[in-house]
Amino acid sequence: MKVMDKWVAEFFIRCQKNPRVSPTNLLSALKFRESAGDCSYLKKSSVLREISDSLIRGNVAEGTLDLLETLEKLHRGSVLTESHKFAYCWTAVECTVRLMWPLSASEGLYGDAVERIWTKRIGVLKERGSGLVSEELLKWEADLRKAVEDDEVYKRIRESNVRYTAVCFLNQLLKEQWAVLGSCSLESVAQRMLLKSRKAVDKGTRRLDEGEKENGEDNRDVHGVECPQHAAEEEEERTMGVQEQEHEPSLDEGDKMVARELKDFLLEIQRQMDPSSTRQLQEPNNANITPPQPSRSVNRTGTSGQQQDSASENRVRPHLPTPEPLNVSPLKKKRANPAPRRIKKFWTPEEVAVLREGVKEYGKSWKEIKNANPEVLAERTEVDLKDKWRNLLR
DNA sequence: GTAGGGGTAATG
DNA sequence: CATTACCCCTAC
Repeated sequence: MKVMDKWVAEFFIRCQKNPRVSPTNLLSALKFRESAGDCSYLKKSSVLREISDSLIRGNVAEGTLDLLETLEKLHRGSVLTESHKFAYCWTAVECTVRLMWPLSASEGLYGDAVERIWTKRIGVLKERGSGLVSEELLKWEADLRKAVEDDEVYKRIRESNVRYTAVCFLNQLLKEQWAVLGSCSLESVAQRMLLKSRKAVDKGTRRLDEGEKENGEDNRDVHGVECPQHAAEEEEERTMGVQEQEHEPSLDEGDKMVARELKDFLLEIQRQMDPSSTRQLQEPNNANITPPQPSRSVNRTGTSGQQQDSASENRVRPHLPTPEPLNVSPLKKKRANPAPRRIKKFWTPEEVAVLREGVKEYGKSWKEIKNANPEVLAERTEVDLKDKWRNLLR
């Protein structure tokens, strides 16, 4: 797998707000293999994302145990965090306790669950000396086994709220692990590019001031070029810009600033580029920093006064549009430039059914309902759900 | 984020 | 014309 593929994959995997991207599908589409060398960050991102997705869907199941075990393997022998151990322990407990719906241990599937999870699965962990086998886990094992025979213990455990604790530990684990992973590669590269180009701009402008006398020629060095590299990378970063601000938990203030600037920068490019000018923008940027080259001005939008070309001509800085006048008067009705209206699409019976089920389960938490059914409700916003529900009640 | 009022455009 | 989906605004 090429480096760029990895970066893109990693980026998409980390976009937790994009329900259409499944890490599993993505990795298989990119022909990602177990043997693919040094992709541990990619694998980790993928596992974390899977855990995160299942939490969003409200699933704390045996699949989560698989993921936590995989995560342990990816740490390759380094010491596990407490939250990892606790998350595993409480998830295992939850997977068992959820089968305690009958009033007695002798009915239902509880005994099977103890066998499957605690004897087999955790038995394997014990054999290989896994760090996931904590004291807490062993205590729980004893209790849960006791509950198979002792109805009193069974009832006591049955009434405890294990799920909540499991979710808390899983969230804690995710938070820690995302923080450890830091920014994703694509973003780091973007940051480096931006910082580099900023330095270059500073240098360039300083040179401009001084260079006026010693070099009266038109063709000045193009240090100020902000180098958007590959088209592919461009594309990715443009799509990411919008989501970036919201989802990345590890962003510190500096990163946020860079992300914002990056977004402005890319939006500006998007605005300026029609398909035909795309190539022009990509090419001159191979003329990077090392050999100072004469300015090959891009000649956008037919600017005729070529006198002050140099840095400012080639750089693609965001030209902020003239601000729209504020709508001060409450009588003013129209918005400045409203987004075009979406095409009207009637609700399918499936969508309505999903909405009904959603309201039953989550109440009027439109966002939760949408998150729980990302595919079916892909084309509906939370407001749409609200409006539709209102219609249904009429 | 959500509720709710109310407007507008598409559709039958 | 009624219904439906979508939009906008304001308040909480």
